[in-house]
Amino acid sequence: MQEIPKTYEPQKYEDKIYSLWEKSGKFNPDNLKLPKNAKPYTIILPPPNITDKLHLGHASIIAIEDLLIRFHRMKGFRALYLPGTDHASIATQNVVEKKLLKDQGLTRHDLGREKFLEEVWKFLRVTQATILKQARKMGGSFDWSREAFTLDAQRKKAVTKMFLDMHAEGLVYRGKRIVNWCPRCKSTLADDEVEYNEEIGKLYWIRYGPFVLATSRPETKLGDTAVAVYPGDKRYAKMVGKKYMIPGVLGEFEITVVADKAVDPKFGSGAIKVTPAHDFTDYAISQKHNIALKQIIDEDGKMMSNCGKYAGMTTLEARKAIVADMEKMGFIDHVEDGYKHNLATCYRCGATIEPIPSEQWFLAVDKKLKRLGGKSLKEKALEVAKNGKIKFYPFRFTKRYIDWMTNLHDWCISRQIWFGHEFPVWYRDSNQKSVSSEQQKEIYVGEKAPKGKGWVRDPDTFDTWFSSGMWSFSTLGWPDNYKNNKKTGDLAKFHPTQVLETGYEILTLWVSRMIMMSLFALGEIPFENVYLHGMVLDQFGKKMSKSKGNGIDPMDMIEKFGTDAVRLSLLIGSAPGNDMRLSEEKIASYRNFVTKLWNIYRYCVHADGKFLLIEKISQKDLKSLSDRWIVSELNRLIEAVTDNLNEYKFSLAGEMLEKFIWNDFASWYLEINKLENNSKVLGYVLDKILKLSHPFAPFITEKIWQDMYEGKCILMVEKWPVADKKLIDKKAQMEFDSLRQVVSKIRNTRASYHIDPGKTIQVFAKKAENKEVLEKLARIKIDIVSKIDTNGIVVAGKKIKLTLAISDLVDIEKEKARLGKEIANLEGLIVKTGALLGNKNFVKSAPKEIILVNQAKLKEYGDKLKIQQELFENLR
RNA sequence: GGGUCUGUAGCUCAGUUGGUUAGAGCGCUACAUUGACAUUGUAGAGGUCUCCAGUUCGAGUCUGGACAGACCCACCA
Repeated sequence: MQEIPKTYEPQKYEDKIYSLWEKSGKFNPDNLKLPKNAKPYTIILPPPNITDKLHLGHASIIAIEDLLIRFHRMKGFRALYLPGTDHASIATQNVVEKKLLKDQGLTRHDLGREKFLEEVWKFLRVTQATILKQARKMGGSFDWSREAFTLDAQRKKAVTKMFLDMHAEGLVYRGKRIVNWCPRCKSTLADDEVEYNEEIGKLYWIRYGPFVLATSRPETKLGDTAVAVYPGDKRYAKMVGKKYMIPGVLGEFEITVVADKAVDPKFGSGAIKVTPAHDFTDYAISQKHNIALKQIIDEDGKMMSNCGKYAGMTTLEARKAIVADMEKMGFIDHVEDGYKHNLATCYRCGATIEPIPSEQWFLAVDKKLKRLGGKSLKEKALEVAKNGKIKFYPFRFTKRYIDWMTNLHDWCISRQIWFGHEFPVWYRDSNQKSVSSEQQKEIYVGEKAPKGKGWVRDPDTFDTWFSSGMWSFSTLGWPDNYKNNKKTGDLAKFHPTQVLETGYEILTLWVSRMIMMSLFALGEIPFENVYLHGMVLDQFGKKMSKSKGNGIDPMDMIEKFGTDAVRLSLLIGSAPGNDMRLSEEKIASYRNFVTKLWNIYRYCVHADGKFLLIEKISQKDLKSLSDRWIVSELNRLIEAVTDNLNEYKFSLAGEMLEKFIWNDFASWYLEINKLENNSKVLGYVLDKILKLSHPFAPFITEKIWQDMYEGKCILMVEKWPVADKKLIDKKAQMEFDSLRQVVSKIRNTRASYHIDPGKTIQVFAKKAENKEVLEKLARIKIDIVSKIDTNGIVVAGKKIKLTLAISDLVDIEKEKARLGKEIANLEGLIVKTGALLGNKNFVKSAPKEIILVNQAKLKEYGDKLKIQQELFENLR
C-alpha cells in the first residue's frame, strides 16, 4: 500500500480528475448505460456573458446546477448539463468600445461596422475561451459535445426562423412609438434596461396661456400639443375639450385641454403640459384622446430643425436658453429649487435616456393566436405559472413573475447595435431606415435578400434577450429538430428541461421571455422548475463589483483552497432566494472539511492494509453497539440527504453531511474503531459518505474512489445510495447517545476542575438502570476519548449513578454552586412540565405523541434532579 | 406610490407541517497535543428569537400593527 500524503492537495489532482471524467464520455448522457425508459434530467447553463471572466455568481450557479446534475446522474437519470455562452450584444459592444477608445482613441464609428465587429470577435474569442476553461475548473459535468453560443450558426438559424414564424403569425410588427432612446449608444432600450437615478433639479412654474403649470423640462414646451387635467377637477372643468392658443418663445401654438386619470391633481397646479413625442405618460394620453404628436428631439439627443434658433442644441443647452428667454418674456412664474425626481439613464453607459418616437420592431404580447388556443403569449405565460406547470422555488417568486407578466407591454426587440443577430428584413432604400424619417417605402421579410436592385438589409440587430429567450430549445437543435409540430432528436429527448437555475435578478428579464418563446415555438413550457438563488455579497453585505474592488475571484479561491471548498462554501449556509455573504474565511473552513474527509480515508487505509470500500453490509457484520449506532445513523442520513436534495434544500443536506462526517463518524466512531478494528463498517460508511458527498465535493470524493479502486470505475456514475431500513436501529442510537452523554459529563467535570489529563479518573456507578449499558461503556473503552478508569464501575440495583473520584481535586464551594444552579433549573422545568400536563386543554387537544414526550420528560427531569440532589448531599 | 424579503449568540447564518431546556460555523475563554487530521481535539461563556397586540393548551414559527435595513416594480409632468 502506497503512503498517503497528510493533506489533500487539490491543485495536484483536480485537472487530472476532470479529464478522467471528460475522457470517460459520461458527461454525454448518450454514453450512460441506462435502461431505455430512464427519465431525462436536463439543465441548460444560463449562458454567461462573454464580456468578462466568471465571477462568484457564476460559480454559485455552476455549484448548484452541477450538484443537481450529479445527484440525478447517480440516481439513474439521463442527466444532461449543457454549457454555453451569451454574446450579450449591447454589453459586449460597450465593453469593446470602451477598450477601443482607451487603447486607440477610436470610436466604433471611426472604425466602421465591419472592422469594429472584427474587434468584437477578437475580444470575445479570448473571454469565451477563458469562461469555458473556468467552467471546467468549477468541476461542472458539462456535455461539451453540445456546447452552444447565442450567436453561432445554429442559433442564427433559430433566431431567423423564430422571427419569420412570428412575422407570419403577425406577432411581430413594425411600429412607430415612443421608445427609451440612449443618445450615446444610439439605440433603443427595453423598459427594464432603463435605470432610474435620483437627481435633484429644478421645477419650473411657467405661465402657460390661461394656466400656470409646473415642469422639470421646459424645453419640451416646443413639442406640446395638449394640456391635461384630472377628470372632474373643478379648477379646470370648464376648459376641458376646448382649444387654446399658448404664447411661447417661438410664437403662439395651439393646445387642446383633455381630462385624464393619469394626471395627479395634487401635483403642481393640477394641470400638466402634454408632450406626446417625448414622454411616456404624455404619449399614452395623446393616444387616448387622439392628439397629434410633434417630435422635437432627434436620435442624437439634440433639438430638431423645427425648433428655430434652438435647433442643434442638446436638450440641456436648450433648457438653459429657453429658460433665459422665458424669463425675459415673462413666462416664468417662479422656480422651485431642490426638486427631487428620478432621472432615466442607460443601464449600460449611464447616459440620460431621451424618450423619442422611433420606428422599431415589436413583439405583440396581447395578440391572440390560434396556435395558443386563441390565447395571447401573455395569457399563456401567466397560465403556466398559475396552474403550477412551472414551479418556482422559493414559491414567493411566483407572485413576482405573475405581477410582472400581467403588466407586460409589447416588447421592443430591435436595437441599433452593431453586434448581434441581424434581422431577416430588407428595405428598398438604405436611407429609409432613419429614426427621424417619416415614411417607409418597401419592406421585405425573408431569409435571403429579395431579387432586384437597391435592397439593403435592416442595419438593426435583435435585443440580446430575443436569442437568449430561445436558449432552452435552440440549444437542443430547434428548428432542425422540429418538423411538422413534432420534436425529434435532442429536442424530443431533453425538452422541456427540468430545472432552470438562475439569480432572481433576471427572473423578469430572462425567465419570462424564455417561457413565452418556448410556448410560441413548441407549445410547451421550457422548464418544469425555476430555482432562484440570491446574490453573492461580500463579507460586509455589499454587492461585489470590480469598481469597488471587493470582488472575490473564484479562480483565486480555487487556486488557494480547491474547487471542492469553493463549491461547499457556496452551497452551505444559504437559503434559496436569499442573498449570501461570502468571505475567504468561510472558504478556508470548508477546505478544512475537505482535509478532514481526506484524513478519514487516510486513517481507514492505515488502520487496515487490506481496507476496501463495501457496498452492502448485513446485521452479522455489526459486532458492537457502536457499529449498530453508526450504521443506523448513516442510513437515516441517506434518507435525509436524499429528501432534502429532492426539495432543493442543498444547504440543509450539506450541513447534515458535514455534521455526520465530522462529529459522528470522525470524532466518535473512528476513535472507538481504533479499539474495535471493524474495518468492514469503516468501508461501508466511507462508501456511502463518498457517494453522498460527491455532488457537493466531486473532486476529493472521486480522487479517493480512484485510489481505492485503482481506476477501475468512476464514482461520478456510481449508484446513489438508498437507505436500508433494516439497519436503522433506534435502540442502539438511544443507548449510544446516553453513553455519549456520560462521557461528555466526565469531560465536562474534568475541564471544570482542571484535572490533569494524564491522570485517570475512577468512575463508580452504584445503581444501574440497564446493566448492559454500563457493560458496553466498559467494553468500548471510552477512556480513549475521556481517559477514565472503568474498573471502578459497579453495577447494583436499577438506577445509574456515576460518582467521580475527584473529591480531592474539587473546589467544593464551586461545585456546590454549579449543582445548585442545575437543581434550580431542573426544578423549574419540573414545575413547567407538570403544569403543562396538568392542563386539561393541553391533554385534550395535543397529539398523543407530544403528551408522551412530555410525560417522559417529566420523569427524566425527576430522575436527574434526584441524582443532582444526591451529589449535592455527598459534597457535605 | 405599490410590492417582496430580512431582523435569532460578538459576527455570518440555519431552524422543514406551530410541540424536547432554540442550533451550527467563525470569533472569544480555558485546557490538551508526538500515530488519520495543528487544516486538530475537549470543554465553557454568550440569546427577554427587533418591539407591541392577537389566535392557540402551546408561537422563533401563524395573523395584524410598529420600527429598522435590503431589494423589486411603477414612475409624477
